[in-house]
Amino acid sequence: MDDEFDTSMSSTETVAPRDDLDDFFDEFMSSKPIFEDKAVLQSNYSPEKIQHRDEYLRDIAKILAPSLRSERPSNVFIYGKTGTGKSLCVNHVLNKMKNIALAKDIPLVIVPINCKLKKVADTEYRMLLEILKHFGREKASTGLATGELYKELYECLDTEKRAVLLVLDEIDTLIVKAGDEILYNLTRINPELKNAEVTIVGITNDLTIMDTVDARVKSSLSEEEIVFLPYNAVQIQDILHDRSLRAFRSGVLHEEVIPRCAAYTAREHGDARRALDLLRFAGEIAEREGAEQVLPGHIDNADKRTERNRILDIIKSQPKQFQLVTYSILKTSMKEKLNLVTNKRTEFVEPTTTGAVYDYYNRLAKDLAISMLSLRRISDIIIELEVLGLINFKIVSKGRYGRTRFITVGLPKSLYGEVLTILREDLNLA
DNA sequence: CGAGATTCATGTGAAGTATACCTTTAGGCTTAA
DNA sequence: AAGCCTAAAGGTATACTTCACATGAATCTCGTA
Repeated sequence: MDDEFDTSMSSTETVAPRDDLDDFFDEFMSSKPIFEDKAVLQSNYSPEKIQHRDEYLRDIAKILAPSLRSERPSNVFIYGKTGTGKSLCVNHVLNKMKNIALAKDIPLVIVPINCKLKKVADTEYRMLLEILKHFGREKASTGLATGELYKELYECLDTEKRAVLLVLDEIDTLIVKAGDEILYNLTRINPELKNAEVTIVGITNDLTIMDTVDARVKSSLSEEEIVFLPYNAVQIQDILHDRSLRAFRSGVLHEEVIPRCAAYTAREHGDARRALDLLRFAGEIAEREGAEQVLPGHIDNADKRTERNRILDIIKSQPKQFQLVTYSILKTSMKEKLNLVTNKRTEFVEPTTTGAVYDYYNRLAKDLAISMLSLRRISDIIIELEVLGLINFKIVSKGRYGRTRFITVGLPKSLYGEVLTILREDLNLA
């Protein structure tokens, strides 16, 4: 794409009727489209028929159904790794229930909240704001006492007799960031209310998260538990096949594509979302190349690029200080070895330590005239970077020589150069 | 030689500070009766 | 007099700092065999 732009920009004839761009569009328009309906592969698409999850769907429905009779259902906690269809199933059931409630005039309110969205619901305060927003009560994004918000919440929940389903998606991030106090408070809402009854549906992909919360919260929150097992390779293939029928024009998929796609996904665990993303991306690549068919090679290509994009997105979206720390970690963990025989330098990476990172960071910050954060803060930032999956570390005691974190970079080596370049650009490094 | 004390480098919790942002309140000004 | 705007005052969450104490194995020290 860049090439086309370059040539068209540099050509001095602005009136030239034809250039490379025209050719590109000609070719684009004349080639047969790959997709029939790309939205089918998008992650927010919800098919009317969910495959291989019948049992879970029934379980969820069984547990939540009482709310249609104005009885309070048990709180539910749903575990399962990413892409196992948790949110999909819950949404599916809730939609059905919403329709029934609407048709029969049953007072049922569903409040879906995604706790993972940064700056939306990843702290107690912001989450309360989100819930209130659902009831049409916008409040200030800061400045109020948390107690005030709770009071407001009680009030607007209790205005009429109804069942409220509070769906907390990706609740683990909330617990990690904001602690279990919110959950404790939420579980104790009911006794305070006269009319409404609240049921909490927690969805998490961290199977161990409940070990870290208070026992009282744990017992009241997970009155019912459902564990979603990952899809196996056959099921993934089924799903891909089903969706591809509607997403792609018939015949454009090479027969090897879906098995290949499923194989890549099985490498991790049965993450259906990734599988669909991969398939869609492979289709886009094929389309861009003007290929007639999506070939297994396109899947290979897509796999490389999705991982890359994910990481680069994370890095780009970090605040300056975080980028600076990331850069320092990368730099301090990269070493050069001079081979005395061949006189060649070879680069290699080895774990770095908090102290080394902090030294490097300090020098860098001074050079860039960016305010320097304390070691204490850097230590916390390092932990946050680990949560993001950019790095790994373990605490190691080196006896006489103190205790520190051994930090390793959790990125594929092939991305190091690119990541460094991006960071340098973002940070205006020479 | 081995048990216990020391040491280092930094982990970690608690409390305090700075900042950004919000509401409330009081005063002043405008407008309509 | 009522309505509206503005600035000041008061309050909170968040990111960060400061202080103080905790950790844990390599190393040191010193009594003892």
